[in-house]
Formats: sequence, structure tokens, C-alpha cells
Amino acid sequence: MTQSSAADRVFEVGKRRGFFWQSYEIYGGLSGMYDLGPYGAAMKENIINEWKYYFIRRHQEIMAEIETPIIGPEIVYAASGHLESFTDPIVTCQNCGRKFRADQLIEEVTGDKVEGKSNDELSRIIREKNIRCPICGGELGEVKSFNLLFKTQIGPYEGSNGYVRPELAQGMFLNFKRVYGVMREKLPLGLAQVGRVGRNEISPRQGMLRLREFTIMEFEFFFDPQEPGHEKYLERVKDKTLRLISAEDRLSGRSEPRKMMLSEALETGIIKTPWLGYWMVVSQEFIRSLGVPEENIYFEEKLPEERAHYSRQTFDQLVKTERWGWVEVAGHAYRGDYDLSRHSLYSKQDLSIFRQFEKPFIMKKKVVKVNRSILGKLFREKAGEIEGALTSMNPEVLKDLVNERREIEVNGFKVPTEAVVIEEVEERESGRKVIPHVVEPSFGVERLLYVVMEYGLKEKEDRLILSIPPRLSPFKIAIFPLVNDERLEGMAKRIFEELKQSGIPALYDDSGSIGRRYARADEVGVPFAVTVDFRSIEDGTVTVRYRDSWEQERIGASEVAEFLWKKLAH
RNA sequence: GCGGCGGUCGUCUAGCCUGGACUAGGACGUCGGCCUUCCAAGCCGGUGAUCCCGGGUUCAAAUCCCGGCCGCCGCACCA
Repeated sequence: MTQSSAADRVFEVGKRRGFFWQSYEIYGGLSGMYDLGPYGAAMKENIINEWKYYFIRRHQEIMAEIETPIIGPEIVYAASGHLESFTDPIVTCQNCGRKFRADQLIEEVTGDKVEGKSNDELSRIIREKNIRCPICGGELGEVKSFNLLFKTQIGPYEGSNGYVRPELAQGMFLNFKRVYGVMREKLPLGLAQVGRVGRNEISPRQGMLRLREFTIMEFEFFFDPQEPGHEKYLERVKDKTLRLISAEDRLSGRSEPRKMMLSEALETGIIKTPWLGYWMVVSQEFIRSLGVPEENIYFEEKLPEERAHYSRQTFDQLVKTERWGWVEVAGHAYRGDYDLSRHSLYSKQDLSIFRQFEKPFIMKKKVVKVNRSILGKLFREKAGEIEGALTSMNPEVLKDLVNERREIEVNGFKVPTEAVVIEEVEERESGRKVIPHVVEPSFGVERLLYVVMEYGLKEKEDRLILSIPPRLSPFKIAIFPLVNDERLEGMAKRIFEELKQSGIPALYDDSGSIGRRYARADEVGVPFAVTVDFRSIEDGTVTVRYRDSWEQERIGASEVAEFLWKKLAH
């Protein structure tokens, strides 16, 4: 792929107009970090709001937003598996100091698959096969793990290690039980969070698409695998179509997505659990609302070896970009009960929940009871041991013995049958313990910011128009006096003040000619522009000019705010 | 990390090969002013460059050499 103009235009306008640029610029820049300027910050917030609308506000009865720390103690990432699995094995040349991915190097030299082997095993293979530095031929050191987690120290004491979160998920898992209680103990329940994460990527590239620090919009959706409760929600979307490639398709060499209804994907088992499919449809609606047409979105199932350590099934959601082709903007993972189970194990807390049955389940059951006064008199200090042995025996077997004989031999003691009674009791099961399963859709905000810019930027008569959905625009409206006449300026400023007071992000501009102002506003994506002309002074109307069509209409100066609310509504 | 290509005002770029007249030129933007009754019109003035950084060669380096940083593309990994 050669240089293509769309990405260049995005970064050019992005930098020139103050959307985003590389961080630490004056010190030469730092790879994988981006700063957002005033327009970029506003747009990012609008994207987040759009996400909240689709996933949280429209699902408020089953969704709760939380916020948790960026830095976590070591035990959390031991439990989550990131300390162990979020790594690449790396080996250093003792001579020239260059570093290599150990597994890749071995695979290149020997042709053997070594994925998943331990560092010690990899070191041993390097020694046995006498693998040397491919650049200088020097001897290689021991294989070490390069962990993609950013490590730090919490407080002044050494050994108190902390890690920057590489995903938001752990915050949700750790707090699940508490929030479940706050939310009146109902399943399904989603815990959502928007926040920054860090991943110490070996080599970040591609502008804002691959960052060492970025923002994720994510939720963990907890449900009871036996009673997922998706029916009501699925009703709305079961006939909607998704474009997807299954792992099976990929293994058989297919690279084109199939279009299929959600109901079909679920019936055929291509999507393993209904909630995963439900959120994939909502995710498609969300990405479309950012200005990406459906044919430029698809879902690709990851192959087992491509999946993260916690995942039972993962679909990436991809959007077509001009320079980088299909780019993952979201991951949709079915995490099963992996995380809650692991945190249960490490924290020794019971993270299961109790689900009450509609009616208690009554079970008749035979139990063994003993006459303690008989046992005590006969066996004294051995009585306890004998009682234990008896009650742990199968009641049915014991019952037969009691009916047949006068004595029963237990642990070498002869127990008279009158000391043993088999009783039938009723046991009430009013519910069951469940470790909920989890489906996780996770979006990268900066990637979406880029995608919105790329899809929005259009060229028209030698001008750049940022034709993004109005709800995402940093400014909703611009106010201009047609020419710099005191009366026009006065009225335009009054309209501007009024809009400002109602909290509408508005732009006032009276420099240069009217055409120049329209052009400037178009380039930063202002969807509507109000112009005050001489007729405005006479009859109180103004023109509204549309960014995308350049058409105009006249409305009352007092109706501008109302006009906007209508245009910006969902 | 490896390989290929690149890095000059806010942005795009001229100059680099063939070292010196470069006090680094232009366009656009931006700012101030004039003009202007609807699409970057015109005029005047201002602003703005560590020539990516460090070292070397040379009387002399944006230009040649070495190292590093950063970017793009390819390999790998990922939201």
C-alpha cells in the first residue's frame, strides 16, 4: 500500500486545526502517545457520549457505570493471568545487546512450533540447538519474559509492586458482587467503565491506531448461563444482519464475511452465546451512528491460538480504513466464568451469587441418625469417630444392614442396630449458587476518533469539509454577521450569548469574508451556521446554512436553540 | 526489534545529489487594518523555521559521514 491521501489529510487537519498530535513534541516526540487538542478532546467526549447512549442509557435497567483505579496491586494481575500471559519471551545477545523474540527466533531456525513453552524450556532449546544471534553471531543469554504491563511501585517500600491496568475488566470483576448488591441482586447485569489503560507495546506504529496509553470503553456483562434472560432483548434484533467470518470459515480459507441474521448465527452455533450476539448487533448500530456504512464493518472470529488467555470465543469488530485496511475497533469476548473464578481462588472470597428459585425445590432424602446416648455409653471417647463413620455411609446400604443384622461393624467396632436410625427428611433447595458468565465488548476510543475523522473528511471544491455526524461535532453551530456592520454584529453576538447561556457549544466569527468563515467552520465539522444579514434586523429572521449541502433556510432568530435540539436528537 | 524510505516556519513544500552567495525561499494559514449584502475574492502590514537531536569531516554543513530519536511501509503483536 502506498501513501494514501485520506490518512494524510486526517493527520494534517488533525494537527493544523488542533484535534490531535504526537505527545512530547518539543522533546522530539514519544512513540505511542498522543495529545488531544480542544477539538479532539470535545470530539472524544462526544464519541463516549454516543457510546453511553447506545449501551448504557438505552439499557439502564441492566447496566451500571463505575470507575476504578488505573494502578492495581500485583495480586490482581497474578489472578487475572496478565503477569503470566501478557508477555513475550525475549532473549538478549551477550555480544551486541540486541533483543529478539525468543519463540520467533527458535521457530525461524528450527521450524518447530514452540508457542506456549516456558522460558527455561526455550533457553534449553537455544543451548541445545546452539542458536546464536542472527545479526552478529554472538552468544545469547537466558530467555526472559518481556511483560507488556507497565510496572511501578506503590508507596516507598520495595516489593510493593503495582501495575497499570492493560484493560478495564479487572475493576469490574473485583467490584461485581458489591455492585450486584447495590443493583438489587438482579441478573443480567453489565458493569461499564470508560478509562485509560497502558500497554508497554514493543513497537507502536500507525499514528493514533496503536498507542501505549489509550482510552477504552468497555463493559462486562454478567449473566446466569442457565438462565441468561436475553429473550426480551433479542426480540428487537434477532432479524438484524451481521457481517461475519467464523473461525471455521477462516480455516477453510474464506476471507469474505458472510451476511447473516443474528438468529441464524445463534442457531448454527457460530456465535456461542446469545448475549454476545445481542451486543454485537448493538455495536454495529453504534459504529454506524459514527458515520461508518454497514458494508465497511464486519466481525471476525479469532482462532483459538489467537485468543487471549481468558477467552472462550472472541470476535474482533473491524472497520475499513483507507491506509491501514481493516482495523479492529472493538473486541467482543466471551470470557465465561474465568475471571470471577480466578479472583475467587486468589482472594479466597466467594464471588458466586445465590439465585433464588421461583418456588423452593423440595427433595426427599434419607439421612443417617444415631442415638448418641447409646454410642456414648458403649464407646466413650471413640463415640465421635464412630458417629462420623456411620453418618458418612450410604443411607440405603446402611438401611439394608440394619434390617438384616443386629450389629454393624464400623472401624473395627461392633455397633448395635438400635443405635442407628435411617430417617427420611425433606430438604428445601430455595436457590442455587452461580458464578455468572461474562460477555465483554471493548472499544478503543482513539481508534474510533481516527475512524470518525477519516470517514468524515470530504473534499468539496478544493475545500476540506469535516462531514461528521452533528452529535460528534466539537461545535454545534457557528454565528456570523454577514458583514462587519455594528448592527449585524450586535445581533449576532446576542444570539451567540443566548446559545452560550443554554450550554450549546457555539462559535462566533467575524474575521475575513463570509465565505472564509463558512470554510473555517466546515473544516472543524460545525454542522450548522447562522448568518445575520440586514433582513434579520428588519424581521428577526436569520439564515441557517447546512455544512454538508451548503443549502440555506430562514428561521426566526429566537428559534435557533430549538432548531438545534431537533437536529441533535437521537 | 529487524529491513526499506523519510524528517526544513502552524501546514504543505523549495533547497540536499554537485558543501560557500541561505541573513534558509514560496504558498496557504494565522494576527492587525482596509474593503466586502452569502461560500477560503482583493489590497496593505505583521507573525512565524532548534533545517529532528548529538557527534564527526571541512576554512565552511540544511547539504557529506556516524550514532540516536521520531514517522511511514513490510514482519510480529494488539482495542
